[in-house]
Amino acid sequence: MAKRLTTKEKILNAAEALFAEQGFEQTSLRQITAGAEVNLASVNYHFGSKKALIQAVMARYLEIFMPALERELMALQQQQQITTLAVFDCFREPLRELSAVRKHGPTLFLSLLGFAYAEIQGHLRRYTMDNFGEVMQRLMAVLHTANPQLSPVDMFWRLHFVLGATVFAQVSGPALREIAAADFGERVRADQIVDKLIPFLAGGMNAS
Amino acid sequence: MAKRLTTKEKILNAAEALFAEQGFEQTSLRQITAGAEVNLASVNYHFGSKKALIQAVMARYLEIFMPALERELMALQQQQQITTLAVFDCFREPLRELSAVRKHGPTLFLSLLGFAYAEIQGHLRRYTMDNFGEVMQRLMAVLHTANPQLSPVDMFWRLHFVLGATVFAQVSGPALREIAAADFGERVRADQIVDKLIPFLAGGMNAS
DNA sequence: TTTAGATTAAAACACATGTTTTAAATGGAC
DNA sequence: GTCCATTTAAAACATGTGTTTTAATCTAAA
Repeated sequence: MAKRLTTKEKILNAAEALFAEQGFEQTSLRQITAGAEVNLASVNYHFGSKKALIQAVMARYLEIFMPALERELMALQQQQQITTLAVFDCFREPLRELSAVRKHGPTLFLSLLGFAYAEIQGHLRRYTMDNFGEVMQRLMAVLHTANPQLSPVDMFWRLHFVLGATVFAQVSGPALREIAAADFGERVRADQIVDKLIPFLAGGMNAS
Repeated sequence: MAKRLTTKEKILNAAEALFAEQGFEQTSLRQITAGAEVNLASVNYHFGSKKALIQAVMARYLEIFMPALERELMALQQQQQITTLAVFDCFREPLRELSAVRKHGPTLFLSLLGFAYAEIQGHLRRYTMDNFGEVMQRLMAVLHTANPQLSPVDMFWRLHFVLGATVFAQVSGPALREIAAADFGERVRADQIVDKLIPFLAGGMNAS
């Protein structure tokens, strides 16, 4: 099968790979068009601007991930007992489903999300909040159920610490995996970082 | 008193303020020299390059912070019982001492460190490891004493999660403080973020 | 086949960056 | 006061960026 890719798709694929590796600002349109083997101007023709391209790259994943996450959270809300760990586990399946859009979708998506928050703080945060505010609210609500002893403002802070650890783990992921392999002889697959991360996050969230 | 500042100092002061606010790459030499009320070329005259200026800005703090941290860690190693929380508390006093070099030294330093890791990953990590490798090793050793049940490689990962949460908290600090004030009516001073952070980090480190 | 619109190609544009160069000014040492 | 090295000033330089323009090409309907 393997139907020939359109220019637009070629750009999206090349862009997301470079973005996930180097970040958004560090990646130039010339790198992208070279990787995609298309003309430089076609980016602005098809997407209008670099910023719009970035959003298009993110949208491909967010449109799948966010509804899936909401689904998981709603299912969890039906449960009697809700633990912090269970809340974070809600992220596993939605991440897994991103494999459908692309081979290494889960890893790519997390890296992109990491750079998005690290670099253009306002830009994407607003985009995310605007389009998926309900999911975020539901996440906060579920976390509050799991941790009723935590004041809303304290949970707000901890949730962002969680975000920070996640983001950083993904962005630095490749380098850290290399060091871990060299110094400890442990080869960790990219998607296994999440397994190490989630207990840590839950522990931090539960801290007194 | 207030002796007149030399050009070199004016550049350093203006640079660190802008770096801490916007990051390194986002800050241009023209912004810096304008803020310092100094000629553009003087940066390259006094420091050689932008990269060297960045290192000079960091060095002013690292040269104070790292020995102080080592001192605290050594003192802790004398203790009988070593908890994870106690390890992280070792960072408090060295941070506080940075007030000597500059008014808001602690906050500035943490922001700078955050951007340093977020942006030019290799560059500063190598610089830090080269010059202060022993302190890092001691930190790892102390943390292992506090958490003997954790394998070295798992601790390696968690330590970097810790770093990520810290870095992110500092870089996004201003924005988050604003949101917290608007949504929860809680005004948090910049230096108080550390108070919220440390329990979270210890909790994550201790997680089973 | 022809033709009109969509797409691609190539070049140029406008701008911002770090750096270098060249000249002027400054400030102690003699 | 003179002179020389240090420092500052102003301009130019080289390069990389996102974007726009203009022309060529392709594609699909008439």
